[in-house]
Formats: sequence, structure tokens, C-alpha cells
Amino acid sequence: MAANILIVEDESSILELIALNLHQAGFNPIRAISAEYADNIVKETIPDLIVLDWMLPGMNGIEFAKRLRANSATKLIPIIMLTAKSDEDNKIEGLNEGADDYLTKPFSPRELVARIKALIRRRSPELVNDPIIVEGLVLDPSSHRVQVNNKSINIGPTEFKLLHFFMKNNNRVYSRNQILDKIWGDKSVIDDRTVDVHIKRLRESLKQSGYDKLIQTVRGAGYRFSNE
Amino acid sequence: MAANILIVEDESSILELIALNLHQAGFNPIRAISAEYADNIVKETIPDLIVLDWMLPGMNGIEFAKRLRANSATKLIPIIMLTAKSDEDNKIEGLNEGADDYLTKPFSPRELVARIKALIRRRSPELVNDPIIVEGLVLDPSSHRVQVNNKSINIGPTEFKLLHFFMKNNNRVYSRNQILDKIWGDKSVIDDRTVDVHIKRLRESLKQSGYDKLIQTVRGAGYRFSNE
DNA sequence: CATTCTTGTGACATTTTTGTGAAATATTTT
DNA sequence: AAAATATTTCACAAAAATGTCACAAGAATG
Repeated sequence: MAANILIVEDESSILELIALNLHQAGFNPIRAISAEYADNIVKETIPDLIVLDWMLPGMNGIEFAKRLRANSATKLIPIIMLTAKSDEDNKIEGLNEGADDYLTKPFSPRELVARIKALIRRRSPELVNDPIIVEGLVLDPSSHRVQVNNKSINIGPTEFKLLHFFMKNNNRVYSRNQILDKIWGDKSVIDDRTVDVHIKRLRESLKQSGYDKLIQTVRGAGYRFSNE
Repeated sequence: MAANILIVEDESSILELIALNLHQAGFNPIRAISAEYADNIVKETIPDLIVLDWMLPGMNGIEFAKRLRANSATKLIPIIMLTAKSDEDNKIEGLNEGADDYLTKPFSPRELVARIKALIRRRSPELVNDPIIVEGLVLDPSSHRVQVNNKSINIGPTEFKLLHFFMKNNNRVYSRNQILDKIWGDKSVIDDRTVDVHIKRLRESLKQSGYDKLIQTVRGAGYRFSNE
């Protein structure tokens, strides 16, 4: 389920640098050394995002982006444009022509990865399941684990879903019924108060790891996860 | 009491993108992958707003909008039309056929949310969930908190509702009976004077945070929340 | 198939909130 | 100034909301 990232870049050292970093970030890099080559790749598999060099031999980045935007199958693919030119005009033109973000060389790989995550998160949040961390409490959706100080804490399936839901929606109050809908699914004909019990169990698990007030009761309204 | 937003969109990635963003903005997204499906949903619950894709398999967006406009129960629901076509003709046709706003793909989720808020605010201002700030007093409906200088102040459920109501209706005088209707609901067979007591309790909470005269008594008329 | 884990519910305990009556203050009217 | 009216304050019992516990049924595991 890793996101496919197409990299279009003619300088192989940069191409490899990017590919390596994306791989390490858990993405699946697909390499293309020219727009024409990339075009063929796109015809086979629609990538989840494209990292596109501005200056390319043959068809350049802008043209390629235009082509993608003109085709209904590809027009929504997020594009991050790379360029060595740092002037504003190009940035504006790039964004106009359909780039969703823009990075000037030389760039830090870390920043590229961060921006890619941001874009992917916007379009297909299910593809980025980074661990969520609140006050040292780490919930990692991909490994289905909750850890504190690198030590896993024991937690039941429903408690996990609950905690995941809460951590994703930090600081917002949810009524028991909203929680039922989100965790159990709409079909549920389950008692409101079941939520209370699971909240209790979750609190207990968290308390054993030293987290005392992460889940707050908001009388008359529901529950809220918050570190404040 | 979050606003229900019906999203009618056949591409699931876009559907999810919109749903996620609406959820995070405090709305309650309802998903429909076709106009026919949406039609059934509308029969069950009237949404507060509809985000409607122009191109849909089966019945398309325009036709669906027409249907809604033809039915007195649904003709006032605000509709935001989404389209991949960027030409003006469609825009005009769309607006003529009953769309209240119009967004061309690809669009930024942030903008969609902004437009939705604008439309909802126009039709039902009470459904927009933004924090309300008066003289440093912050009431945030989504986290159900009242804060001063980033410090939460303690407040009971009824006091919260009261304060929320007052802050939304700054500077306006309400009689005890009006307040009873708004806060307790029509069913109330409750004594007028109960309002006085809750006003007292609210004043007390506010006073402890340094707000002394926010709620004013208007003799013979009722109460007013005002920072003047 | 037996064992272990997880789940939802009902019963009960605890805490918080609520509405009311009555008394105390305040404001206006006579 | 006294009377009449309106509002504030207080204490308290009833009601509502939440927390806790034990247990039987169900699901998952090996």
C-alpha cells in the first residue's frame, strides 16, 4: 500500500539521491530520466505523486505537467516541481501550470520528503500512515502498536481503534454516538454506554504508562483527547 | 449539531479527500458515489449543503441539481458544483441550474472548505464551528472549551451553552423566555427564574477570569452579552 | 476442541449538574 | 421614605451523567 512516486530527473546522481530517500521514507520510487520516458510509465500505472525536474532534455517539465493536466486520468496527480532557477517568475509559472509545490535546487532531501508527505496526505491520507506522537506516546498504525519509551504497551483492538481515532482528532470533543459511528460503524445497535467502558479501559492502559489525563470527560458533550 | 455535508463524487480518492477535510473542519461528511445514491440519502436526511460533482455516471450533477430544486423540501439546500471543465459556459449553466457556487478541479481543499463555510454561514450561521473571540475570551465549539490566555476555564454544560449563545449574539438583548427557548428547547416547562440562576453561575465563572461586566442585566427586558 | 482474549451489558457507586423556593439586594414608583 | 417590582444570591434535594465492576457470550488462537 506504499505510495508510488514517479521521479523525473535527468541527472542520475540527483535521481538516485531522491529515490534513496523516498525509499527510506517508505515510499515506492519509480525512476524516469526523461519526460518522454515518464509519459510511458504514466500510461501503465498512475503514480500517486510526481517529482518533476524543470529542465529536461527533450520535453521539459512544464510541458509535461501541461500534458498531465490535460488528461482526465492524470490531471489530479500532485506534482512537485524541481528547478535550479530560483527566480520568482518561474515559480509562478510553474504553479500556474499545475505544479502543486515547488522546490529550488539545491534542496534538502528531508524537505523534499516532508513536502511529498504533505501532498500525499492531502490527496490520499490513507497512504501516509505515519506514527502519531503525543507527549511521548507513539501510535504506529502500520505496525499496529502503541509505544512509550520504545516499550510497547498492551492494548485491546477496540482500545487501539479508539486511541487511533482520538489521536488523529486531537483536541476535538466527540459525543458517544459520534464515537460509536466512527469506531463501530453506522450499523451498530450498540448501547451508548459501551463507549464509557472502553474509555475506562483505554484510560487504564494509558495510566499504567503514566498518562493520566489524556482523555478528558466533557460533561454533557462527550470525550476529548488532548495533551493540554 | 455539526452541519451535514453531502458529497456526491464518483472518484473515490477525491471523495475521501473532501470528506477528510470537511471532517477536520468540523463538518459531518456524508458520502455518495452517484446521484442516484445521493437521492436516496436526501430522502432520509436533508443535508445542510451538497458538494456535487458535475460529471457523474448515470444521472449527472446538473440533472440532480434540477431535481433538488424542483422539490420544495430540498430546493433551498446550497449546492457547490465541482467540475473538471474550466470553460465559462458550463459555469454559467451550472449557476443557472441552481448551483450556489462553483469550483474547478483541481481545487485546493482549503478553498473548498472556505467556500462551504461561507455558504453555510449565509444560510445557517449557527452551524459554523469557528472559535468565537471577544476581548480575549475564546470559546471553541469544536474542542468545547472556553479559554483565557490559553488557560481553560471551568464551566458547566448549561453555562457553556448559554455563553455560546450569548457570544454568537453579542450586543443583543434576550428575554428570559427567549433564552429558555434557545437553550432548553421549546419543550421546557421550566421556571423563568432558572435563567437567572444560570446567568449568576456564568457570571461567577467569568468573573474568576477577570471578566466582570460581560453579561449585563437589562431591567424589564432580559440580559445582554456585550463588551461595551 | 480447549483455552485465552475480547466484548457488551446490567447493576451499582460516585460525581456533577440542575431547578426551585426562599431570603437578601437592588431599583423604580408612588 | 415606604411600597412595589425586579433581580441576585444561597442552600439543597432530586435528577442526570459518568465511572466502575463482574460476568456471560462470542471471537480468536493454537
